[in-house]
Amino acid sequence: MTMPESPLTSPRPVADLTSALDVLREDGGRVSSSRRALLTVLFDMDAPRSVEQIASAAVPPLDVPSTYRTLERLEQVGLVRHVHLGHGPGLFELASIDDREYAWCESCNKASSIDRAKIDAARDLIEKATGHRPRFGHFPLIGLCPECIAKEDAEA
Amino acid sequence: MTMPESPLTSPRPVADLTSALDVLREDGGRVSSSRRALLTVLFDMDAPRSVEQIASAAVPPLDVPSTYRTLERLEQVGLVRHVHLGHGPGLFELASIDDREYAWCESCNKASSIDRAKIDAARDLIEKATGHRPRFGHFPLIGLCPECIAKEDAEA
DNA sequence: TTCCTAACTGCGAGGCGGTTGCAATAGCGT
DNA sequence: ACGCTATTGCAACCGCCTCGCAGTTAGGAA
Repeated sequence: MTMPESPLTSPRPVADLTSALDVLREDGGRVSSSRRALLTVLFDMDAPRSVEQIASAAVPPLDVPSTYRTLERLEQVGLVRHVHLGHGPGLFELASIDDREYAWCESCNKASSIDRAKIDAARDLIEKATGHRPRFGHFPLIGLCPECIAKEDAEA
Repeated sequence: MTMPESPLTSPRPVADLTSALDVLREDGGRVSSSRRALLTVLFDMDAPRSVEQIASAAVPPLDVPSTYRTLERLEQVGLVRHVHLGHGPGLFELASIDDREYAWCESCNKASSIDRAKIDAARDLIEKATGHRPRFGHFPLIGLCPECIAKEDAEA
């Protein structure tokens, strides 16, 4: 995966396991029991998880290196994406129709996903202001969350 | 250093090696030949560099773990800061009066430092739109640079 | 259905970036 | 010049991946 690379793949959201496997096959991939197990875990998650977590949640548990490879494949196909929240391992999740973008607070070290309407508005404004078009899906927006801004302003 | 931690230390820019050493001493630190060598390297750099690079540029070359420790100390004092550009190792540089903030292009994988007025404008926009106050000194603004936006729009 | 072959898997080792423990060295206040 | 303790280098270690390889298996061809 060369984990750090950015997922400039276009998302290929699917509704269920079966259609995910179809997408895989379309792409020339094979549907193994490991891949079925991996995707089952992904469909059961409610938040991005580390490869460690995903591999061990599968039944039977999957090999970690293989899981990296498979997730890379799924990411290339657009079924999966990953985020870097905070400092630990990269976190994977299914690509959804409305891919989340994240913000990370440097003070309280917590992630929050950002409201799409808000982030889209900000993105346009930023592009006008700087010429740069930000994307916070893979690497989050880093700074202070509203609570910590309040805290900091109170101290000052 | 627990590298990933954010440098919430306030910058303490200095003009030359001598005053840097003074700051260190003020803080109760000792001025060793290693530290002198390390700071000399830092003053000679024109862009942020990895610990590897810095340690081996010193004369005589410095031990890498020690260099991490010393840079951590210097960062706490405010003489030094570090940035994460792209995916490699963290990059260190002297804290300057007008600390740079960076933008990173996910497509061409290049960093550019952003004009302060522009980045300040972007920061305000983001805070107004999302309630989150970003800081791009430690982790950059990530997305597409103007050239890659043009390229992408052309393809579409 | 069986066969063949390339795709996939698990396992082990390896790499990079960074951290920790410890004994030896060396600032610097006295 | 002395002694206390910060700082250093070395070596081992850790987390997060990545690679190589030999054994297995999906799934098209015969």
